[in-house]
This record gives sequence, structure tokens and C-alpha cells, in this order.
Amino acid sequence: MSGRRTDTRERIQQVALELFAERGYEKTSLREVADRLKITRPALYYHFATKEDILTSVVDDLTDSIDELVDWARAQPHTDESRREILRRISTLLSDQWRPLIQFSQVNQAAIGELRAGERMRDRMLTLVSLLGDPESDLVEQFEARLAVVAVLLGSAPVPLGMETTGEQRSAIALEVASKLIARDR
Amino acid sequence: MSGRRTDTRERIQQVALELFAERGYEKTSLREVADRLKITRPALYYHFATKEDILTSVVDDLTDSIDELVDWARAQPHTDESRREILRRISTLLSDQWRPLIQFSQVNQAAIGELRAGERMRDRMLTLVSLLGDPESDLVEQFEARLAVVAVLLGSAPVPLGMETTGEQRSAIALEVASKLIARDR
DNA sequence: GTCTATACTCGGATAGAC
DNA sequence: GTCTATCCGAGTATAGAC
Repeated sequence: MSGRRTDTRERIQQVALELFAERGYEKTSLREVADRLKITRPALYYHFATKEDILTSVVDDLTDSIDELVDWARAQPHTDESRREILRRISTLLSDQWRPLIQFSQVNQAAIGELRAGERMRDRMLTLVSLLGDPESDLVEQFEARLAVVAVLLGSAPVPLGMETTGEQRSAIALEVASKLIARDR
Repeated sequence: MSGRRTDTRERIQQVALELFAERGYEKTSLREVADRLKITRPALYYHFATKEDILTSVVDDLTDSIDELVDWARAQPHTDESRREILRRISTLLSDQWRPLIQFSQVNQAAIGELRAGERMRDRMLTLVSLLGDPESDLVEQFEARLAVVAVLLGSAPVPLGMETTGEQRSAIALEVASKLIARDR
């Protein structure tokens, strides 16, 4: 039943993600990917037709992950509390599974920008943001909703904020500021 | 007195900036740069020793531009009004001279990240941000100051905010939200 | 499903003439 | 200050064996 006999394809995706995030898509050679996996370059071509296909598959995975959150968010009522909960979930995902993915997508926006898959990903991101703002609301409030997501993203970035702050502290601060931005009943 | 007889060096920087911003540093070949200028590749090497030197020179120009603003900002009193004025100036620069530079630096952060010149640029950016926040203030306020700059940046980005909004509108909205973020006497 | 061997292309860079 | 000619290395990709 279990299907595939090897997990090489997944391992390629994982290593590619790491290297793309670290050194950028263009600067990463398939040589390095293969070496790190202790397989040969041509072996990669059994699993992916081109280098770009590897990039696409990684982007698609991130998009799927965003989709899950979007689906959940869609089912929520339009209250301040549920909006805050959406931000909380984004924050949690960011400091957990999404961390490498986000670093990857920021570092490689030049490469992702040219992909159809990249278009899809940006589209879902905008959808997610739109769920934080009431479509009825004015442009300022919509901008604040967008900025709230950026705030949470910024909170998970490895830029120190004053000396001796931990990542958890920054995330908490970011979440607090973001929540204020989307609070509507005041 | 005027010094140099040709402006080729400046034209190379300008074309490189355009191409790097459009298609990314790695994907831009010196062939394209030379072709667009109607000179040959080796001619580039008269003005710049390596491709990376071209990148460095562009980054340095941006850094100098930030420096000017930092110097001005340093001389201002620490009031809400002067902080708001700093944001206003950033916003103006962004919709004017800085636009291509900022797009360039966002698209190419993978490439810039590895440069000494990139380190310098980030450093100045952080300095600029720190001038928006009272160093005495708590971490939340410092984070808000940082987010205010990001807000202004976001306002100048070409992402539509609802349908039919002009760039000027978005900039104005961003500036308004950013000003609220750094307002302290409330 | 993975390997060896290899073809092919392209980009950065240099030497040296004009 | 710009050109022609050329080198070299890296990188993607394919053919075909195991």
C-alpha cells in the first residue's frame, strides 16, 4: 500500500529548500544539492526534469500550506477575536514549519517572481490578508490589515530588536502590535 | 576642471541597476548590460574589475543616499513632529529617486547579503530606523518605529490595495498609518 | 531507481591590438 | 576608452548501462 519505495524526491526538496534559502536559487548548483544528498547529479534528473521544477515544487508546497490556513480562516466568523486568532496561527506557523519557507521566499523573490507557481503563491497570500480585513472597511483599515501580517512576519525575522531579545519575545511583541492594528471595536 | 571625459561608468551603473532590479543580479549577464549600452563586454572591464564590483557600486550609491537622510535626521529634535517629518521624507524619496533602488535591493537581497557593502547598507537602514524610536522607550515602541518604516515602504510597493487606487493614494495611506505608529504623546 | 560518461551552452574574465 | 579573439570553468541536461 505505502506506494513509493524511496524518499529521494522528498529529500531533494528538503535539501534544495535549505540551500535555496541559504545561498539563493541561482547561486545554488545542482552539484551541491546532489553532493549533500550523496547522489549524483543525473540522479536528480530522474526525479525532476529541470532545476526550475525543483523550485516550483518547493513553492507549491508552501502554497498548499498557506491554503490550509486560508480554508480554516474562511470558516471563521468576522470578529476581532477570530482575526486575532488568524494572526496567532500565522505567527506560530512562522516560528515553526514556515520559517525556512519564508526565508526562502524572501531571499528568492527574483527567481520566484518569474514562476507561474510564484503567481499562485502571491495570490494566496493576498487572499489570506484579505481575510483579516473587512472588505467593507475603508482603505486605511485594509492597509492596516496588510501591515499586521507584515508585522508578524517581521517579528519572526532574525533581526535583533535591541540587545538580548529572544525570538519568542520578538514574536510576542510583533503579535501584540499586529493585534492592535486589526482591532476594530475601540 | 570637469574631470572625466566620458560618462560610461555612470551609464553602466544606471543600466545595471535597471536590469538587476528587473531580472535579478544573477540572471543578468554582462552581455545584456553591454548590449543595452551598445558597447562590448570587455569594455565593461575597463570600468569595473568584476561583475560584483558593479553591484557593489550600486549598493554604495544607495547607502550614500540613506546617509544623507540619516545626517539630516540626526540634527533634528526628538519630537513627534520631527519623526513624522522623517517618515515624510522617506516616503518622498521612495516615490522618487529611491524607487528603483528599493525594488533592486528587495529583489536582490540574496546577492546583496553576501557583500560587505550590503552589510554597510543594512547598518545605515537600522540607524535610520533607530532615529525614529526613542532608545529609552520600551521594546514595543521600538518595534512600532521599525514597522512604521516598513509601512512607508509597503505603501510605495506596486501591490494594489483594493481596485483603482493610485500610487499617491497608497503612499498617503501608508504615511498616515505609519505616523500613528510612531505617535507617542497620546 | 540510480549510476557513468559525456555533450553542450553560457557566462565571466584576460591578453593584447587599435 | 574600446575593440577582437580567446580561455576557462560552471552548470544544465542527455544517453545509455546496471
